[in-house]
Amino acid sequence: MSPKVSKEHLEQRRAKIVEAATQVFIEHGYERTTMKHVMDAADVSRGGLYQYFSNKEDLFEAILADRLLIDVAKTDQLLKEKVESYWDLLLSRIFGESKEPSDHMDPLAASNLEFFITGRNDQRRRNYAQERYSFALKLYANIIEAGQQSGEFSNKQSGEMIARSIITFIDGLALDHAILPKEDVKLKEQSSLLIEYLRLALEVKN
Amino acid sequence: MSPKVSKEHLEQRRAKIVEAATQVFIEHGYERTTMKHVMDAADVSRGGLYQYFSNKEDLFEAILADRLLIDVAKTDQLLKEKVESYWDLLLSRIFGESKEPSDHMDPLAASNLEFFITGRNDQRRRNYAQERYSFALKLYANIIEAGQQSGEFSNKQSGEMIARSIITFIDGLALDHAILPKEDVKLKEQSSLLIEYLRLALEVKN
DNA sequence: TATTATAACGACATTAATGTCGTTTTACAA
DNA sequence: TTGTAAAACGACATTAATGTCGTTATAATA
Repeated sequence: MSPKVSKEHLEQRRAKIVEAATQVFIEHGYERTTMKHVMDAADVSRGGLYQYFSNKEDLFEAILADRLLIDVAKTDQLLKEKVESYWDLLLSRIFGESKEPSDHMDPLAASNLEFFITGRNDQRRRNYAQERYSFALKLYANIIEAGQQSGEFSNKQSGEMIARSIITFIDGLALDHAILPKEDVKLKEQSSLLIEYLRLALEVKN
Repeated sequence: MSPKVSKEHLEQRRAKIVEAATQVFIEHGYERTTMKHVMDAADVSRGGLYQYFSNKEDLFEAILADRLLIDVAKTDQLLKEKVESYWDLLLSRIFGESKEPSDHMDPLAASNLEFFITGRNDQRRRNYAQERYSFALKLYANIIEAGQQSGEFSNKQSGEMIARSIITFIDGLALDHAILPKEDVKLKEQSSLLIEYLRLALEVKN
């Protein structure tokens, strides 16, 4: 039963497909992307592609899973490095290492929204969405609630609700970013408003 | 049922199609809806349907246009009735007549997002989206800026940016509402948070 | 009542994407 | 080398939706 090709080879090929597919999804979006697009981009035949992924959904979920892993690793890193202040931790979580608002948006974000919104009538897809939401929620809520425990943040507002509102706002930004010209979204400025709001709601000194 | 015209019959038939199509879009979403669905729901033949709308996009845009008209009428009504305070006006604009957060969401909202997000690579669709965004922006910004002029609102923050952030947040709510269970979106509570934020940002007395 | 313009119909050709399967190729073990 | 398991291939059958067009039915008109 020994395989005819090495495990590395299989993983390399899979990785190549995933990488190519990611680019395709970024370019065409989830719905418009076809397996043919991926075949061409990854330079693989139809049969070859289906050997690794049984359909577009399977492929996209693989991409999501890969990226979630990376994200989790980064978060762990974050938690190990920064404990100076929960405020800084929160900003790092929202904006990444720089802790500063920027005009950058994950290029796959739009396809992501598309994936979940067009699949909203599918129970499986809904469950998946909720899982990811809960995960993100916990991430934010944990930081905020810890900050409230420590006295760094006010607890006038429920930490969980603030966490939810952060997610809502970021989702709104991703959505608008996907559709509208940069001049309208004003990603950076709106992110600053978000910070301003959090400062007020959590009564952060600094 | 009604050959060789009579303007009323034509309009009635068109209206029937639009109404049926609206229900279909609500049920299946924009992408999954097919002309066959609409034919069945409106009890009209393929040829009959295409006599009124040349494709799904055309049909959906007709629905959007119809609804925009209604919305504009309501807004005009609002402006003529309420000028007591800009704060009330703003709340009416956001939440409707009740001026109160609720758990209700336009049932077509999800298809709407879908329409724009899946069509984001089409220039025509983008232009359309931007037009509607500008329209909504102006609506909010006008109220806020008038309130700032009158001294009712603080002008520490740019009225336009606050207007943009309102839209962003509402878009985020619509998106999350489309995908997640009610228990996670907590529409009403999050809307209350939005009010709280606006109160702070605009330094509303009351 | 007869005429006629055209709304409504539905069969059909077209297009496009999907997933399968029999065949070919190839990497590895023997 | 050589034999072989299975990776990779690509043709193909299938499915599904689209928009068109020739035909049919009928409301308005004279």
